[in-house]
Amino acid sequence: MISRQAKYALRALIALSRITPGSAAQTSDIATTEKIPKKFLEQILLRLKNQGMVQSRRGNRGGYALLKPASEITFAQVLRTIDGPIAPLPCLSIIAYARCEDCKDEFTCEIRKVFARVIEPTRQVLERTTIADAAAGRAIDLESLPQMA
Amino acid sequence: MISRQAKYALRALIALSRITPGSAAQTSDIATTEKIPKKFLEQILLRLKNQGMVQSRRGNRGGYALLKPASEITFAQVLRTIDGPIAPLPCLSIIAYARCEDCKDEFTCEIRKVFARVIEPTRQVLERTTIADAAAGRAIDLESLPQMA
DNA sequence: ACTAATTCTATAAAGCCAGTAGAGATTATC
DNA sequence: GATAATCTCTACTGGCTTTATAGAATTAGT
Repeated sequence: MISRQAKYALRALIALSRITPGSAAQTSDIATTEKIPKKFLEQILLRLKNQGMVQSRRGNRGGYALLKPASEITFAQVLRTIDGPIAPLPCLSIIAYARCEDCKDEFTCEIRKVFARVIEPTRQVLERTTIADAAAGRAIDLESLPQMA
Repeated sequence: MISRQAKYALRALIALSRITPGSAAQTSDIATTEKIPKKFLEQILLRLKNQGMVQSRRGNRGGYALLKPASEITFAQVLRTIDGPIAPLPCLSIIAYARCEDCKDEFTCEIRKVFARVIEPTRQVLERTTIADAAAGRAIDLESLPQMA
């Protein structure tokens, strides 16, 4: 399960990608239209700002706007910023690799092998899907449907 | 990230799958060989017992044994028992479906679409891989390697 | 019946997550 | 400059999860 914060962050970024370039959206507007608790959303946007994904203008008529094109913000980036590693095991993480202290040999660990297979397609989707894709409704890739049968 | 409990549960089940049929393994033995805190392992085995995956014999010379063949215990079953839903969003869960209260329309939700694509291959691996596969080192399926390139 | 071994039950400590509260800083507008 | 709107920052709370511990209940063997 991804955290609620991560889901809110994705929704907020999609909302920001839809405002006219040059303008800014305010926390309270996003909170209302996306049904996100306002004070909670403030914290989330702040984290996104500190990560360099969005920029802000303070004061009256301030607000938030994307700092990068929506097509360059991937789901993986957002999830890693908010929830931390995407990998199911520390020994499979890219951004926070850690050896399992209780594991005899990482390269023969059968549990690791199984989850290595699990995480690989997940990463492919999350690294390739951007906020722009989601905003445009391009989330489903028809080429991938056949394997679902 | 899966919980430590889930990883320990998988390792314990693999260990149990390796003892001679009819006999039982004791918590302390598994704890030692698998480097799992003993008292913590007791709770995990108890949960697996209440789920009907293993059976126990109490008292002196007691212990645990698998209740079902290792080839019929999937990774997905274990993860659901210990960690709960595998799905990244409540609205994509099989065992604990819940509508997102803050979601306008589930079937057009772009975030849901992306994660639907993410969870599908994950489920395929976890539902098809069994404790017996892991114990035998059959965790990697060679047919799946080409798509990793 | 006693003892040692073992599972089982209940509870505790620490940390994480979701959400709330409020004071302070910055800006546009009048 | 005063005011109102907005972002920024810190702290806090309640509930849940994770990890772990202490002790009660049960059993085999003598």
